[in-house]
Amino acid sequence: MENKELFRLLAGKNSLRLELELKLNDMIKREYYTKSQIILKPGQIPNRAWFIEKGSAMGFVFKEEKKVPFWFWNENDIMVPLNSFFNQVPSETYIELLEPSILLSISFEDVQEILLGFPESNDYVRKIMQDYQKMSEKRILEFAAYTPEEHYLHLMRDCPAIFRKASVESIAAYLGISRKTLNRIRSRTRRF
Amino acid sequence: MENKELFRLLAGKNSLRLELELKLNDMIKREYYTKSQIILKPGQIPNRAWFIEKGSAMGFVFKEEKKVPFWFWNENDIMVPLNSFFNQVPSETYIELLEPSILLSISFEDVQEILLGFPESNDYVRKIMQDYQKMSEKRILEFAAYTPEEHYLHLMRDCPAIFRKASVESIAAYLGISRKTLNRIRSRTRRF
DNA sequence: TTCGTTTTGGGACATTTGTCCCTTTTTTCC
DNA sequence: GGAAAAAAGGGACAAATGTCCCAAAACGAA
Repeated sequence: MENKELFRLLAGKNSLRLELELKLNDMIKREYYTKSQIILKPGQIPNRAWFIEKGSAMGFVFKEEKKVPFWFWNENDIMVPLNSFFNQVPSETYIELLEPSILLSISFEDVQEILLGFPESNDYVRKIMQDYQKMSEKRILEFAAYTPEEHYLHLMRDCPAIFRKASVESIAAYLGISRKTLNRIRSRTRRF
Repeated sequence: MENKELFRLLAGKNSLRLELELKLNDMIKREYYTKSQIILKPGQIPNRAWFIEKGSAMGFVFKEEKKVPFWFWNENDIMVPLNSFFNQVPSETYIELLEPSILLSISFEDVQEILLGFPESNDYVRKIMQDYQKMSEKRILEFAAYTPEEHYLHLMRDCPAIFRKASVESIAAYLGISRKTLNRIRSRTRRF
């Protein structure tokens, strides 16, 4: 069955209604991208919501000529710039693929059609937003309540995949510290 | 008209349908609280979503015997612990009022009833979540991309009300820095 | 009001982090 | 495969932040 992983993610332990699955199968587009492709830029209005079937991506902004990543997405993640997609306003951030990737996507218009035609889909969208919110709050607490070293170790535990895909520079900026500090932490915590 | 500010916030530039307004007026409870009252504790399932008609509040956790605030709410803010309220799972955080406050609130069951009976209310809930998400991402970027001083100055600009309501200790913890550092920043940036 | 408690601001010093380098290693692209 | 470019790790020093204080100010309950 196509798009199996995505549907499982949307419906949780239940399944999607068959009509909805069929409809979505018609709407969903599968596209192949190469490493380092930029799929969203500031000023663009994102007209599709993505799901990463294979690969990974990073959301970032520029601060004084430097990329500051604020989000990483991995395989099986739903990737939606919530504000700019749902309000159809220009993005303020970039999204860049970290490796060759396969993305599923659905257009804004199709999402609207689904929301109108399938009332339960409102719950699915709400669930997606809650998950983002939960991760954001966790992230904020990591910044506010933990030392850089704790923050790093938590990221390492919760999301080890990142470390095989993003540069040390990016991870340091994501943690809000300098590359030097991240190097220090890594040599300090390396266990042989 | 009762609950005017809340309705304006929900509907944006349009108005709520009259039927919905009447229904909400029936459901909404107005309650008076004193300073420092704790209205949500870890372990509790929040059964109401709040709107601050008057007053302010702070969400926090404890880290090593110290309060770490992760969110401040002010007058005319919708105050909902998104994850624990909508999934009806135990909260992991505290919410404490910073001053004598008047809160409007609606129960989880009533929200469900509204969502079923008034399809457009799904948009209102989505809007609330988007606003939270937008603020969270802003917050994350403040941590990742700005120095403590910049972070402080932005907070000062965007939310000066906080400084009249929360302690220096709380604001420092909210910014992820020590009280000493916040004091240094303040004396450095004070302009006479 | 008054006394006890809490909060605030700042000094001294230790620790951590950042900046600026340079060298080595890894990656990228003909 | 090999040259050029990019990324990583770490040394030396400067800058910042944190911890532990204490005294002054503000607050709060009787």
